[in-house]
Formats: sequence, C-alpha cells, structure tokens
Amino acid sequence: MVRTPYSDKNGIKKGTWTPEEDRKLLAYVTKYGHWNWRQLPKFADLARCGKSCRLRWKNYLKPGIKRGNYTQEEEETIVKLHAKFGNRWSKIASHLPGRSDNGIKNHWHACLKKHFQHNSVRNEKAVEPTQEKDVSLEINDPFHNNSPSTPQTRDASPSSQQTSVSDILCSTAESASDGNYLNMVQDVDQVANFLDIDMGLLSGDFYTTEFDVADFSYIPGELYARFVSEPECLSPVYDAQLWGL
DNA sequence: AAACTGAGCAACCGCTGGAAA
DNA sequence: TTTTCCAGCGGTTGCTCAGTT
Repeated sequence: MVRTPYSDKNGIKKGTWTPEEDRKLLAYVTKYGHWNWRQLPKFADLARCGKSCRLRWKNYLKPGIKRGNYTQEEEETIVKLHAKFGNRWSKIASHLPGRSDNGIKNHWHACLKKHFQHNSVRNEKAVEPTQEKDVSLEINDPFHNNSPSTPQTRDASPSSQQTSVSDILCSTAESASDGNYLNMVQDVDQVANFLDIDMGLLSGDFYTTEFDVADFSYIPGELYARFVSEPECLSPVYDAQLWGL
C-alpha cells in the first residue's frame, strides 16, 4: 500500500512519507501556510518536491480530511455527481466536505464503478432488447461517452443573503460545547441546520472554500491558538498511533 | 503452509490553465 | 503578445494485505 522510499538523482525524496516528514510539513503549514509549494520544502526542511508536499497535505494532513469508510449517503452523492460532472474529481470533492479528490477517485475505481456498471447492465437488461435505448438512461450513465452536462453552480445567490464562512464557523464554534471546531466544519449541512441556514442561499464559495488553517480570517483567535498548540484535537483523522503519540 | 490474485489506496507523472513578468 | 512559473487536476503506477486456491 505504500511505495518504498527512495531518492532520485537530484536528492529529492520519493515514496511513502514518514511520520517525521508529516510532522514537519504539518508544523510548517500550520504555522506559515502554503505560500509557495515549490519553495516550501526548502523552508520546512523537507527533501521533497513541492508537488509531493502539496499532495500529502491535501490528501492526508489537512485538518478535517476523512479517509476510508464511505457512508451510503456519500456514495450516492458521488454517483450522482459523477453522472453530472464526469471525472472531474476535484469538483465532486468540493461537494463532499472532508473528502479529497484523490480519495474519491480511488473509491470510485475500487468500488462504485463496478457497482454502478453492474447496476447499469441490469438496467439495460430491463429494457426490451428490441427497443431503442432510453435516452434518460444515457444521460445518467457516467460511462456514456457524453461530455458532462453543464455544471450547475450555487452561484445565483442574492448578495443580501450571503453569509461568510467565518461568520458561520465562528458562531458554530462558540456554540460547540467541546470546542472541536474543525470537526464541525466537516458536515456543512449539519452546520447549516444548526444555524437554520438554507445552504441553497449561500454563496457558491461555501463548498469550494479551502479551510486553510493558515488563513486566520476563518478562525477565531483562541481556536487558532488551540490548533497550533494541539492540532490533534481538531483533526478527526489524526492518527496518534502512526505518530507514536 | 505456500503461492497466487485482486482490492484498496498512497503517491507519482504529465498535462493544462492562469497569473505574473 | 509571448514566455515563464506555478498550482492544480486526472490518469496511472506501485505496493501491501487479505482472501482464495
């Protein structure tokens, strides 16, 4: 499941990340943000290329990232969005808080593709062989070679109704009894319900906004301070065992 | 018990588009 | 307008592990 670590001819390390490297990357990005991925490894004391750091952060270290165990609801969402957007995994990921595009892509190829193909075959069998194929089936079939339909965005929200992410998160964080701020961010719909907000009225940025922990504007001061001192308390996927903590 | 096979997933590679010079 | 640099994306690969023969 992991690639054997090695260094290329330029001394750039490749392969699986060590806990020590994770620690360095997390510490650096938490403190300074990712102002330039290409330069970051140099300053973070990592013998990695910027791309590798970015990927590691995005798919594994970023607070709030969920791995494994997709819920039925998530799977249904993926199937629906794939029918709509095709293989635009980042677009699909933007609708599934906490899931990375890479993870969704992997899950699709590993499980859902097969499952959906199977169902597709069953659907086709259900149609009279002599009949022409139902057009509606083609539209919903992600394996049909059509280019994806025009993506519908949530952009058409009246400006008077727009609510900033930080507004929501600050309110939510204040109300959270355990102070586990970023965990709550994972389920934006839950947050919306909590605040009695219609997600359809929010600006299109809501689902696509990256919760960059280095961007202080999203995070109330005392909570940011807590993240810096205790990052594990804010990451639901924090693997204390992996890091030997 | 050993060999084989396929699933699952982390990570790499190459390409593209946007921004800056 | 062109060139360069960078981030991001999607496809693919490499590796481990669990199940099967």
